[in-house]
Amino acid sequence: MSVSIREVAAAAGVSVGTVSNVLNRPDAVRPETVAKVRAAIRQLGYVPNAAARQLRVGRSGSIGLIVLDVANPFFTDVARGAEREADAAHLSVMLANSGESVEREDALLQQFERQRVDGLLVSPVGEHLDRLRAVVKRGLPVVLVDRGADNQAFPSVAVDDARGGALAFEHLVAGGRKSIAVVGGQARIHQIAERVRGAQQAAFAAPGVGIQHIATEGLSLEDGRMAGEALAPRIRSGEIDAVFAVNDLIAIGLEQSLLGGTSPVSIPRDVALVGYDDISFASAAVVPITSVRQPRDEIGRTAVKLLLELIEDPKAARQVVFEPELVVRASSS
Amino acid sequence: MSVSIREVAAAAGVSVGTVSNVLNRPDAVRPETVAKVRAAIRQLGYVPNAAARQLRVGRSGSIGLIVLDVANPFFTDVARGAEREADAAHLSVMLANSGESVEREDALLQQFERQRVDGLLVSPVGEHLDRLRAVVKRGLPVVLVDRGADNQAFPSVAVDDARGGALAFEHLVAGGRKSIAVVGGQARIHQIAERVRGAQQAAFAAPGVGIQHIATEGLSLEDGRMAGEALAPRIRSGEIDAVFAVNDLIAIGLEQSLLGGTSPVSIPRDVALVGYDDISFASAAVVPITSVRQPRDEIGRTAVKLLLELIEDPKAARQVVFEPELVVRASSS
DNA sequence: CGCCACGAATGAATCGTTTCAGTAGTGCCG
DNA sequence: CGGCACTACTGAAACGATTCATTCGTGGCG
Repeated sequence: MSVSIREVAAAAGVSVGTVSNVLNRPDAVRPETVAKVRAAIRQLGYVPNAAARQLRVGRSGSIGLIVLDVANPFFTDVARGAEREADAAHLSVMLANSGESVEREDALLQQFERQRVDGLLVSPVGEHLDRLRAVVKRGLPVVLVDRGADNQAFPSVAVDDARGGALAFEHLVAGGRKSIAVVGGQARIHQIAERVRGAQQAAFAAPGVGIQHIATEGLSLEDGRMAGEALAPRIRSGEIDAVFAVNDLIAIGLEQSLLGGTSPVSIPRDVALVGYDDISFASAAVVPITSVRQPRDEIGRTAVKLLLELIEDPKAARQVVFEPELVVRASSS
Repeated sequence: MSVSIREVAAAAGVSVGTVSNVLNRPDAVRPETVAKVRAAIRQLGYVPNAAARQLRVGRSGSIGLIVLDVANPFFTDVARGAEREADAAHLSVMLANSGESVEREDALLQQFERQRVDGLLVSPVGEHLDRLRAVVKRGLPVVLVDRGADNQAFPSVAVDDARGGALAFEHLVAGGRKSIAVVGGQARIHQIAERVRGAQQAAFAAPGVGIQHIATEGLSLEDGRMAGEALAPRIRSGEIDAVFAVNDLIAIGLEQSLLGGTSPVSIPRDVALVGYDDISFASAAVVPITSVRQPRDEIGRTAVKLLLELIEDPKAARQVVFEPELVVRASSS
């Protein structure tokens, strides 16, 4: 089909070993020979076959990254960070999307394992880590991304989501709010559950402050709008004076439906609002939204660093937890 | 390092050929033998080596998809469509991001070519198609995505952006608007330039209607906000009564700054607004935004179909152009 | 002049699969 | 009972690179 190293060697009048040397250690070859070989390569349009190389050298020079949702800015930023760090180590990152489906995650895991990637970064779906454990047992280095220290078996890099939830809650309390709704559900997503838990713990420590959890079906804009409609009357009546939305999409949807209704609610006068993730739309909203920021880029970079350590030394399992940071904007002050 | 088919064969007491048959055509093997081999596979934790397989069979079973921006919902939807269609043909899609950088695009092109992907879907950066032409000449099937018929050399699937621009403009004219600003710049991005051109052509056909082009630095929310601030006084004075934003991010930013200012402008009373792309945020804005929709999913699916045709028959170069569709919402009526 | 050292190039072995021509075994039929 | 057809399995060749022990040439030195 395509040109092989053998044909290049013939065209340049050298052996295959020499062509290989030109490609991989040019300074071990006489300059004139290098030139001759390069000319043949160009003339024939030779492109090395990565599969053959990988088969021989045993490494693929790439790592896999499985995220829950490519459309989520959080993960694309993590991916960007990972890519930058991997570039420096001459590794390429293969980005794949599980779409929060266990089946797709399994399929991707298998695909990457067959591909013999040098390591794997995974933001796992749900709590089913058995498949991952099996992969690790076969000797493939795996680092968990955006997934916390509860799984001591795995090296991981995560953000302290419970702390983030607490930060948001405490900020609302410090602003004098007395009755706070936590909006956004889906206990099956670990990160979200942690945020809610953190808020609830903070509530224990704040006597006289009421907290209630309002579940939503998903985590989208639309879910936020629907929650907003349900909440509006209770805000007007003074029953609720603050909302902590477990992600920014919900916060934005909520804000839109509160501001856009027939009898609008004022933010932050009638109700204070805090979101989570600090996506770019949060700061650009009509009333800019206070949010909890995660060091996305840093998460990606650190994940790759941990993976490199792990490839170097399979026992080097570290767990890194980043601190979230509250970014205060107009929606809560 | 890892378990090979040879060791599986030894453990099961059969030949390597038989193990291979169990994996690839199980019905050519006696059921008891299949069971024996499967047991050995499970017990040893054997995972086939994709590189070795690929080397032997010549095909990789995967196609590459290079997009301009993974963070852009348009491309993630296209990718999803491509993935679905590829799944049906038992191909896997490797998603990669050029980030609108020519250098990254080149690097990815090379990587995919070395990987011997069975085909390539590319949304090319700028007008530099020479590298791509070289790739095609070496026999790799390539389909252009979101890039029009101006490059007859390539099979492609695109949306008629000029038509989309005209649709938006004509809609504003039909609504009685007389002085229309086209907001959003960057002639170097082909698709954007086409939208502007389409609007300008429509303006020729509409005597008595004024058009002006207002460039922006980028295509982000922030660029839209800045444009909004600059435009607000000219809208209040009646100098401008409609805006066509070349993408939804700009439209949303514009709307936010117009609605949120100290002396707000009413949409659509003072100014009608049309965006482009119909991203989910457009319909969810405070005043839902009229926008031009592209059949994103369909684009991805069709691109893969064209690619499959091209793999089948290298001369089967087709060019598909989809019609954009105007979605009318409150911002313009 | 002979020998050695050293730089440059060679080419066979190897990686883990698939494929396919060939072998073995079994049952049936004339 | 010999031959045939058929199924199930075998094992070596091939894919395209890298690697490394070996060979070749040249120049320097004693």
